[in-house]
Amino acid sequence: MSWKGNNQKLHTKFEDDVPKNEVLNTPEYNDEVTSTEVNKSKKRKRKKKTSNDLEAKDQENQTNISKDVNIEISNGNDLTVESPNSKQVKSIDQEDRKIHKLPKVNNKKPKISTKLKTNGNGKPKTVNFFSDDEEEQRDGRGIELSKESRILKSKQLLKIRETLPIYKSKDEIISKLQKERVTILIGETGSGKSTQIPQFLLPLNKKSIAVTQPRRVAAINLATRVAEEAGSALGDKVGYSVRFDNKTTHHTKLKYLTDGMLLRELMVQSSLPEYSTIIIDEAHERTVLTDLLMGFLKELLTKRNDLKLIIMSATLDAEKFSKFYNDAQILYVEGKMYNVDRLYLGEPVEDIVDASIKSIVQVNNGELEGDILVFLPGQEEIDKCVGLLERIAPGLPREAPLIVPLPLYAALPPVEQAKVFLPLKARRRKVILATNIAETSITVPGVRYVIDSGLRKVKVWRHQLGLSTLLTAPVSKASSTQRAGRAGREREGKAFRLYTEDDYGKLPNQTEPEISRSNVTSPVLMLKRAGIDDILNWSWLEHPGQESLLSSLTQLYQIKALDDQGKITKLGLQMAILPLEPQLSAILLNAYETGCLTQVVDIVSCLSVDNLVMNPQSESRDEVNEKRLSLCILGSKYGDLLMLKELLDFYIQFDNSRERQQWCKELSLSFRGFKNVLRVRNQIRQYMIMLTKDQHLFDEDEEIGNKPMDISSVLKAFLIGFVSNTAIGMPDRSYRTTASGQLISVHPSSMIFGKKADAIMYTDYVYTTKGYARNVSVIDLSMLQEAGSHLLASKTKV
DNA sequence: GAGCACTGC
Repeated sequence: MSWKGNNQKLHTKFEDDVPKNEVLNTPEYNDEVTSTEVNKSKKRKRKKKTSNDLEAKDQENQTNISKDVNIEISNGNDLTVESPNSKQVKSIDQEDRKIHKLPKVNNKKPKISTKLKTNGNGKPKTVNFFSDDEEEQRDGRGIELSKESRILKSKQLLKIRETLPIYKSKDEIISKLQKERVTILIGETGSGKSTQIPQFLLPLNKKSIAVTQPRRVAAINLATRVAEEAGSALGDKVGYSVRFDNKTTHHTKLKYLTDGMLLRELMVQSSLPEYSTIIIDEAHERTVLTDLLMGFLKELLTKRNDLKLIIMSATLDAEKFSKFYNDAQILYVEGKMYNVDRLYLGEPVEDIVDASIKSIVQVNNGELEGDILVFLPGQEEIDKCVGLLERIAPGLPREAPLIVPLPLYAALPPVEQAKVFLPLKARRRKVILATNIAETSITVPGVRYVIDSGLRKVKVWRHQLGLSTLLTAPVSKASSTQRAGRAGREREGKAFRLYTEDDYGKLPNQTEPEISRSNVTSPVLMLKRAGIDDILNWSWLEHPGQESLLSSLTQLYQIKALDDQGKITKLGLQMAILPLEPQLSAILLNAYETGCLTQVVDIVSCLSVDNLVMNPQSESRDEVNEKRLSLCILGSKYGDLLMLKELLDFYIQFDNSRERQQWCKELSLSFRGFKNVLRVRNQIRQYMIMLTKDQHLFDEDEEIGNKPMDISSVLKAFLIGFVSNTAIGMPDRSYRTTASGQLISVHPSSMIFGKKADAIMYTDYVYTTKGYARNVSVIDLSMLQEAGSHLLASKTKV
């Protein structure tokens, strides 16, 4: 690879037939070529080695991998835990906006050694790794501790907590937080802000404290950790609340919850009377839900004088948050990250897969021990790299460690994902090829080198066309800093950026907030439910744009969630309560009226679970497709929605989970996905019983079992929500959308791919190489006309 | 005849 300041050039693309020496160059990274960032960070005092995993990890959203994977850790594998060096806390004062240094605290570091537990017989204990099944996760944590041992544990943990940088400035932080109603708290990774700040405030709050997280696993892990620190049983003083799992009681004073859950609480009681302090964590991620929360809370602050708000963020975008809350004070807390050298290419590359491979080989040949994490935009690039690496690895020089390539992306089966956590034999080096999932959601231990393509995939909603596109786009500076930081979690590391320093300079500072490129139909319905009439002038942290809002209002009017005055209807209120997209809620409510609710709940539940029907491996693709077609008689005739219903029926019929698992494997379906489908189904049923006040709503169907279903009613119900997602068949087997006349193709993964139909309805329309309809059903023209009359009528009114 | 980043209720 040719890096800046290095005359070596890329001559050929890396291919199988390229002579090995072409790629086996000795490393040519030029350490002198560093960014201003690096120079700056080099000037900072080098930090001493710390590997206090417990404290560092509770700041990160450790992810669920599989509960199925048992990982054995060999005996005698001691973890040496050292506390961080003395740290400073800087604060930006509200009046002069200058950075003040808080007093430095000298801190002698106690050395704590933690031995991994054994089973008493000297054999290593089997450690269960991250499960996202909370039931089993709790089991994995062992027996409930007695009150005495909880207090003892809490005292032990206090020693570690006291070494955290944030602990040193406890009093000062508390007094600053007490003075103001809103605080923006910037804390670097590992500062301990998510675990410590809420505990500092606990004695000062009359009511409860809520801490929101973008991901459920983060909420659960933080609550578990903080409960231990506080000597509380989980769910007692400290608890959590996420979908399908609530570990709180009326005693709970500190509650970690997903931001979706807090929004749901807002929908029920707009003043959130339970809480006296609300902390929004990970605000820099700017998810749609966090953005919405921040808007709602801004309005709530004017109504509730006793409410305090803390916005926690990892990057320096504090100004925007501060301005939004009328120049709120900003506090800055330093974390404990190691220095990461950043190296750039001298010239831009065209082929990112080729460049990645070459860099991996170079790093492997020339750098000290430590794993390599490669950020690539998507599955396609990752699979290519893995394939190439597997071929060349055995032929690489013996002096260098053997490369073990490991893919990591969300659609990968959990067992495969978990492999990145497995320890390797000596003289081997993990090369983890990951999407953005490794940027925030999954923290891989042992990484010392990051190779960053500077690219990611991003879904962009085009409200004019009613379709989403999936684009490969450059990341932001904040994102590339975050990626580089993955190399500095345990010791000093290096980040190799597969772009020039010039190109880095051209990147946007922050990632564009999700809300400005998303379909906002659901957020708009939430606002309407909260009684906000003037959607266009609401306190948006980021305004989604007038056109996007108007298109959402039209959508909501079409599904009868809003009346022609733009007021929320009785139906709309019910839709806002259901934990689904408004379109799917509308479909359910219609199905209730027409008597096919049970079937529609089943299908909607399947639609709510990602990666349920997986893409079979290419070698078994035809076989699996054949099996699915012959098994799903209705699906092969009417399309994917009915296939889902048939698959779920089959799944339920099996007696035990072993059979279910086997069956899923044969048809390339997600076993875990189906378990989730059943949870979603149960939840939706409960909601429907609540809305209809009919306790016996689903009783009859349970008794009769599989009564023949009225296919026409089911499809008609779906047309209520997806009438604008329809297309008419043309003589040449293509389809044109009814909404805009665009050419659209049935996605080859669909049951009705290659079949001829008069008209189709689809739940997704994604533009990749061309416009594809996914989750496709065959419908009658007469059905479409019937449903379309409502659409036409609505168009003349709006 | 294609291949989709990541979350949440």
